[in-house]
Amino acid sequence: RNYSIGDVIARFLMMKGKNVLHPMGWDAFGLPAENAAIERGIHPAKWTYENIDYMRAQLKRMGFSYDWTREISTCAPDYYRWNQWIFLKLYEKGLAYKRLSTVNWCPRCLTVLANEQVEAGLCWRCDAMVEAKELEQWFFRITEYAEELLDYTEKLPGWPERVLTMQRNWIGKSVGAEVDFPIEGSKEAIRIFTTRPDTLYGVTFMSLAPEHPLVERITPADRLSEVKSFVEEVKREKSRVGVEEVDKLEKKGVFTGARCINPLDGTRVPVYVANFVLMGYGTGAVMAVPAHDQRDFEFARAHGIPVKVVINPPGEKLDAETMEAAYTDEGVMADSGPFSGMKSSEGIASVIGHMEKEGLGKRSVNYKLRDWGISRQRYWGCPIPVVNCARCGAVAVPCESLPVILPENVRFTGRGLSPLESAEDFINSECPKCKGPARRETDTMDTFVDSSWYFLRYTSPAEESAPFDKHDAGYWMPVDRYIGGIEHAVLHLLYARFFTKALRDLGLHGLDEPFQNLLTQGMVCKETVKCPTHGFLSPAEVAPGARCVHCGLAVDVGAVEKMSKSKKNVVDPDNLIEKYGADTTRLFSLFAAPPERDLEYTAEGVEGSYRFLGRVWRLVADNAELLGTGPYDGSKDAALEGLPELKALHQASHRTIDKVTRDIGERFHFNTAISSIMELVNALYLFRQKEKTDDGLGRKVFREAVEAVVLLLAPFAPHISEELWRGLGGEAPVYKTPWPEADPTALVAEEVTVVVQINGKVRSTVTLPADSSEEEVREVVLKDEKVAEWTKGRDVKKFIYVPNRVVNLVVA
RNA sequence: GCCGAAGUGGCGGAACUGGUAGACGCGCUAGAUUCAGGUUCUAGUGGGUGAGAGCCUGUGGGGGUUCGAAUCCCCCCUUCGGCACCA
Repeated sequence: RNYSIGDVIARFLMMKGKNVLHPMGWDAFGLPAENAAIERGIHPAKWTYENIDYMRAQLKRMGFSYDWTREISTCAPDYYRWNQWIFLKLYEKGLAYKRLSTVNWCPRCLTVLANEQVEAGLCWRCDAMVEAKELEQWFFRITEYAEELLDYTEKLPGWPERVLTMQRNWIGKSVGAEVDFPIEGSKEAIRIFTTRPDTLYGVTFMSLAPEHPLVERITPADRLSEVKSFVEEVKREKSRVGVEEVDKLEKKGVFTGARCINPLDGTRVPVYVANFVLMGYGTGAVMAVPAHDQRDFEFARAHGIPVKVVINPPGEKLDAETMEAAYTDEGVMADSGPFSGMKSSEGIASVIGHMEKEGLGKRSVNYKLRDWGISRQRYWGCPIPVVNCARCGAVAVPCESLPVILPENVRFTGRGLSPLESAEDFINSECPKCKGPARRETDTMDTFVDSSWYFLRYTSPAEESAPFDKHDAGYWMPVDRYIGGIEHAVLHLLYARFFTKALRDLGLHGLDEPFQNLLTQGMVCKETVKCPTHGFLSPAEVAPGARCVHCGLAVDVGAVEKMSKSKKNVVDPDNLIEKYGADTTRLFSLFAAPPERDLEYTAEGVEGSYRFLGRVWRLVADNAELLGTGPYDGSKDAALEGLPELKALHQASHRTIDKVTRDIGERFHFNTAISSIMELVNALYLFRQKEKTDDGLGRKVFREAVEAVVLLLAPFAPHISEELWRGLGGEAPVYKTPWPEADPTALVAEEVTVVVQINGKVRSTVTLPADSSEEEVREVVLKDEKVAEWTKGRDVKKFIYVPNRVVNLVVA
């Protein structure tokens, strides 16, 4: 479906005379190939290249118009060497760096797990409890571009709103202030971030994340064991349930024994460690204002901490003792020193200004966006071009030495850090700096790196001196139409945007954004069939009478769900192509729903598309003798005057051309484009039956319409169109034939049907010459029998005329 | 909880900027073709009522704006998607 959508656009634009770059390539590194190696003993390279061959053959059978001379594979050294080259350039600019970070570790398999391999906190293969393990890992500094990535979400009108919203949420910008709370009896201070500086006078306690580095340092000796055991308890909970379920945990905390000072008014407040404070956001410390934050409120009530009201709703006064929930809206500041009486919305800026003047704090911006961890302890990926030298540390491989080739002779045991650990020749290396012995980095890159710039490579896939040719990239880019699933709304599309900007700043091209227009197509779904004892069944496992072939029990026809192997509701295009041909397969996937919606596969729907193509075929095959003459040339004479049926067909042809052109080119609503072609075909069948087409003019008008059908259908069903086009005497391949143009004079109707409403209800219609004046319309309408009946004995108070469309009479 | 998208016949879905709701397809019902079934061709098909022309009603629910609302505004309900202790 994805590729059928793209092919319609490509073929349409080719026929419109555009120079179209319609490429195909393989994002071929990644975990599935490695799992196949572990489970089935096939080398990932072999497995991958076999799959590529299979899929390439299938795409060719579907008749997609790819430029195969531009085919690329991300797992080929001549592609991934440029991944490595880009990595080195980012490293030079400080946009790639290394630091300690946690990975998922299975203590039984002794291996690192990808997030997708952790199911509810357990190893997907052995169900052991996954642990956190600290490793040195490489990161890309995407946060450097947070502001620009956010700004440009306002400058992408060709993107769906929901995708932009998801990206904005992901970047998660919030504006506020950073404030230091000095710790009593210590030189240290707790730095907090807050979006509500207007509530600073209401702080009654402080909470730290369990991982906060100050926790152990500020806790007095007599409380240390209690605090430590709390921290351990929280860490255990997090590893058990997985991050996504942390919010369901009860809010818990423990007093450290330390106190800190509110720099604004000098109050002493107790410092707690709390399980709901995240080390990964802000500073890992939160100033707690129970009166105006619900979370803090609940915690304060549970721990007997005072509540201090500093914002009152307009015209009201809250009571700290009796209030039952935090007041989080705007209001009037109270009990806030010089700011009392000020509107809270104005207080935010005022308090920040005051703190900056006094050196107590400053304006600050926070993002939820994290830097992008790209290290994977995996084999089937692009090697990170770095060696680790005992003397010099991590040293970049010089650009001239690229590519660092992924070795083939490794063992796949499913254990240990990475299969690359077993490749001695690969690991043992020399430090480029000191020439001493060094150990090659065994981590490979996240496959999202591979897919973050491939679209640029398509513009010059054979370039050997750079990732891509600057001139070619300038000619083709940005991508006019990018088509993909909604699952890429954040990660892939954000990484690709980041790469585009980073490569721009490296001077490789002059582009701000990679994708001008984005089409997110829906999923293909199909009903599932379930047996009470044998689970999901494929259609072949269902016996007549809706019974399971294995046990004979009645099956349950379940919900319509995304096609997936595990649910056994997948339809292989190969089988459809064999039974119905590629054109039917394509047509069905384009007709049954607009591209962005989910599509339900039904056998009946496929039959419908097949039937339609048969109808088109017979239209030409059964009327060969009528189609022998050339088409009607309507622009030169008025030969159709007085022949309403011929004229109607001529106009229908041009209206269809106009509609289909706009539906494909402007709206990407292929389902309605196809339905318009169907309407024209239906009209031709009726015309053929009712009209004498054996006179010269009739034949010409008939032929004109048939030619339109064949050409308009070409982007959707290229094979049958090609065949029919040849049959009609067309010479060039149909995809090189100019797209038909609607004759504007044929689009203009001479007569229009005007709807007559009385008090807003349709009561009659009148047929009039187009563009009649209001006076002319009024005259005809008032003479209309039905109108006369409805207005008899009543006053026409108002006469509204919308030209060529509707008349509304208000009568009383 | 927050953000986003969407609710239209038996089903998938049309309806461009507010102007004949249900195009097109599936399914169903008739008729023609056929020994018969399938295929193919033709006609009909939102609901109610009526012999009929027609009339009433109808786009998740309630209110509003308007000569006129599937479309715009407010409130509510449902479904889907994303994010989620974000300080």
